[in-house]
Amino acid sequence: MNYWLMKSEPDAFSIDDLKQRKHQTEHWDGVRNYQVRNLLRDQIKKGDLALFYHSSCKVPAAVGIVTISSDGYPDHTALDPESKYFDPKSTPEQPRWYMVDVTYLESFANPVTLQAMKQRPELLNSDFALLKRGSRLSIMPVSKHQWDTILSMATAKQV
DNA sequence: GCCAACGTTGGC
DNA sequence: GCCAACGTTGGC
Repeated sequence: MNYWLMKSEPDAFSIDDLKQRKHQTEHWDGVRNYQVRNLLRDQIKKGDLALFYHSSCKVPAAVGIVTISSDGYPDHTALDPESKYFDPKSTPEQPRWYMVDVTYLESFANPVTLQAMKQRPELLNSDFALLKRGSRLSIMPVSKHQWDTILSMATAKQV
């Protein structure tokens, strides 16, 4: 079982949007980056957990947890000419893009801001992809230790 | 809105 | 296969 971090722009899809669809699976589709595609296809598995992270917003932060509720499977939006994610180079026989399903698990009482993470040496010095310069992947791995650290920050009393 | 750090595209 | 031009991401 592995841990991940998934970015979403809250203006487009926030943790509250997800929360309202509690117990329903959401398709995490539209990924059009090969590195992330490989994660979706090969490494992210049903039962894994992921931090839900708000990016491109006023206070970038990990705001909750989602459960990965399916293994990776072909992203059908790539085959749909009506979709904004349509990719003519993807075919049913040779799907180019993959997706997973996620379900809402919880929202953090105290969102863990990017700024707060940067102040934690055990995150800063642990090869955490989110804190690496120029890291723009929309999904990235989180180690068990990084995961535990972030969760402890999410539940700790704010100072 | 700016801009650094990428990834992608396409001419050669 | 190289690389310049262009597009995108995302923090600030």
